[in-house]
Amino acid sequence: MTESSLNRRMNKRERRDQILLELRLAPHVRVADLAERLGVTTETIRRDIDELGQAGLLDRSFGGASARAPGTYRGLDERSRQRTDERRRLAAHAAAQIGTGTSLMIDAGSTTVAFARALAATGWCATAVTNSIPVATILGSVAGAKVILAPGEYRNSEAAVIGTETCEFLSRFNVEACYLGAAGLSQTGATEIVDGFAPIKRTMRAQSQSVNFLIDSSKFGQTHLLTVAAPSEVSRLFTDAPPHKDLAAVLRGAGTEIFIPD
Amino acid sequence: MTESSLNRRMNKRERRDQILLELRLAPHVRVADLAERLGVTTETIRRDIDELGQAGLLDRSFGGASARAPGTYRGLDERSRQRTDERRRLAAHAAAQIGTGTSLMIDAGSTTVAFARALAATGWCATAVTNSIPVATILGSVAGAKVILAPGEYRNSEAAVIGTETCEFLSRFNVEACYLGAAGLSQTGATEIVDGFAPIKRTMRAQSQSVNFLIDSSKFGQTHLLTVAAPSEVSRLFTDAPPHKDLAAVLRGAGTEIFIPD
DNA sequence: ATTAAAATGTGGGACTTGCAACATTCCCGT
DNA sequence: ACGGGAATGTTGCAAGTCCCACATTTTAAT
Repeated sequence: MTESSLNRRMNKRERRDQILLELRLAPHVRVADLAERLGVTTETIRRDIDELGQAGLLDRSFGGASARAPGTYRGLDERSRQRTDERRRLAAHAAAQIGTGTSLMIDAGSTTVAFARALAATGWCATAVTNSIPVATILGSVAGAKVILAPGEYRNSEAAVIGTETCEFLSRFNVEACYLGAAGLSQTGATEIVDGFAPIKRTMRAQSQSVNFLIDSSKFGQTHLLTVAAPSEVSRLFTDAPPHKDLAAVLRGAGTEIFIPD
Repeated sequence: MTESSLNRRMNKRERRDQILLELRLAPHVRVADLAERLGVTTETIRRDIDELGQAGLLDRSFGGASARAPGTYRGLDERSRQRTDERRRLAAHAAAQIGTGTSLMIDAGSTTVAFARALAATGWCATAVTNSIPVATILGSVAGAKVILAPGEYRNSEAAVIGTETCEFLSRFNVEACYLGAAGLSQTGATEIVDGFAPIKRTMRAQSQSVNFLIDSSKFGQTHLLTVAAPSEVSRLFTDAPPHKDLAAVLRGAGTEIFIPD
């Protein structure tokens, strides 16, 4: 404590590095504390965390700053962030239809995290296999539930593991249903933008009797680089608004059931 | 927004579960946000996080609450909690001696989490294999580091995965050093109390050229049910105070190096 | 050395939060 | 239905924080 105040003044760069370092050790720091410890005014600290926040390296909050949640994409634009309500509704709708005892695979992504939360709230208990850290921790807190986490290389930006190890491990399990997210849904089918996720989603799909996608309507019509599942490979789609008629026709032709919360 | 306010009011239990759930996803939540989202007054939320904080399930902070630092999950008793300084010092000492490029295995536990934090601060970058979620997330945030997470059944109380899958996976890797914690260190060697962790520690030990234990001095003289490593199997011991002469003699005879920070 | 730009400090008014005392509502057993 | 206790809401005030405009200091280039 005294140590820092005795040291020569830090420059802007050092100070901001220090702030980020503190945030790695504690999930939340206060402006007043930092100001005292670094020997500068609260205004300076405020300006620092302002810019760090704009750079996406932390989250501002009244009186301080908190570490970015693992799993929040670096550039989560405003539109995506405002879709949380839709996601929560469709996730709850999907979770409500799952019987206790159903074994599941769940992949990584903000929609599937919402799904895991909804599932935890229903009192579901059975076995789930996932490659997502948040999904594992959420379902792991449910009494009676068994959560199996896949191995792989840890990706901080997505809070999940990926890689060939992951796929190989997943293919040893056979489950009744999988619940997957996707970056886009078009007549091509479900597509993904993040390299590394697509093989995992494909593997999960292959190991499941029922293939369920959780995709909010803002993703309709988008086609990304990597195909995860053709329309005929999607058993059920949970979303928040009906797809446009072209897409709806394709899905109907492929035998996909569509679920939309009231 | 509308969704929550339209829902029937949650009771106290549900609300607090919800708060804890939110804290799993974001490291920090604000009182005002929670109040609006859960449809109650800020005072109620304040009372909730007050009690949850006293129960040790979260940390209060001005304007909100933050998740407990990772690794402090289970009911950490008072004595252990007050050992954090010692642990941090011995962990930092151990981390300082690791060269960049050294491949590691790290097991789960509060001491090894402290070690991971210290390691992250040194700018180490290489490959680490672990079964601990907090260790993976901490090291995963270091640029250039590669973290491989082992599979297994997720244990919420320890924030780690365990099981035969875990051991089997670990035995496919060969690393230069492993860093392990233990519940006790006596003339019998390092022993563990939590069933399920011992096999993992043994496997990590078997796959490593150098076997390093991080054990604070309060564990000296304790022998628990499961043996992890005999004294001769411990290459190096990092601790915060010299062991008693009987234990010291055994370790010296076994060729164990002992490191104590100044 | 001079000067301009960037960084930081200062002060005041508006806003947010914390806290405590008190009022109200909800819940549960009789 | 009734009563009592727990849970929650309301209010007012003290304290902390934010933000803005402006003053001062530091930094770097000429």
